[in-house]
Amino acid sequence: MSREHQLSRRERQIMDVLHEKEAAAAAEIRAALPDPPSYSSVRALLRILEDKGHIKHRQDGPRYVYLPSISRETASKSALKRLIATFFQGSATQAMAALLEAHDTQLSDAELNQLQQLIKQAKKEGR
Amino acid sequence: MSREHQLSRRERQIMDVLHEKEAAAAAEIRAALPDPPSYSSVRALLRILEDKGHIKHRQDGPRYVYLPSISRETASKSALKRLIATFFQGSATQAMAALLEAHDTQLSDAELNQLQQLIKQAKKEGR
DNA sequence: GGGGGTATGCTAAAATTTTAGCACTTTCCG
DNA sequence: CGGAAAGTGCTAAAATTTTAGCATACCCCC
Repeated sequence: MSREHQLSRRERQIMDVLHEKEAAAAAEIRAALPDPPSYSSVRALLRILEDKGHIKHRQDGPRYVYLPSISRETASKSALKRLIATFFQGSATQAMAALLEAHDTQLSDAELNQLQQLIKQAKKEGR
Repeated sequence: MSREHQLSRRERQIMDVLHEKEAAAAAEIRAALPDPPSYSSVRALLRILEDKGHIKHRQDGPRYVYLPSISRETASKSALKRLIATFFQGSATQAMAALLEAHDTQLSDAELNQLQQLIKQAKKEGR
């Protein structure tokens, strides 16, 4: 079960930034936060997130670069699953339908073709 | 811009429950919460959420039934959009690909056919 | 009608989260 | 070199969130 929803507001905001960017230094994270707190505050949060095991850091020249401790792929799957459970009664199909219908999705023909390929393949693999 | 990520932890948990159930009474919401607090606490949170405009309530016989103030459809679109921005660089196609690939998605042939139909239609409509 | 069960509203305390200040170290560059 | 700039860690206060207690109203039905 994803612990995502156990995170506090700021923690979650930071995780979002890190998943989006894959990795970022404290200053960059701060800049990406809504209503950014002081640099110091961001660093405190980062320490907390690291203590809890949600992120890790690497030394990158003079500074730390933080990154989620699970891959974007893993995190995205679990986020998708949760979203689908919450809004689409667990039906991935319904979710995809919603995506296709959304105005602002703006899928190009090439993308639609690509999706058709993927579906064909899924059929073949008998998912 | 979705305010979802401005919600506190409990507030978000409650919103999730309500989106999933569409509507629920306080006791039912409490039962669905992870690590449920007292009934009283749940009700305090509901009052706060209502004050902030995220939910509303109807009288249902002897009790209140709470429901999100925006439709599931609207909320789901905005949640999808956010998720796609966070994990898939804004590409809905990539998100759908991830869904198709996920093991546990378990799409039936019928569902895959349905998706093919939807894609055809999208093409026709020149999205 | 009256008592038990189940609601709601309000309030204030407890717990957590969020914040910034400060001391210290490292890096950068004139 | 040497001082400014930028980084880190720690800590404690401020702010918010979360919690439960209590007073009160309503409904059911014996």
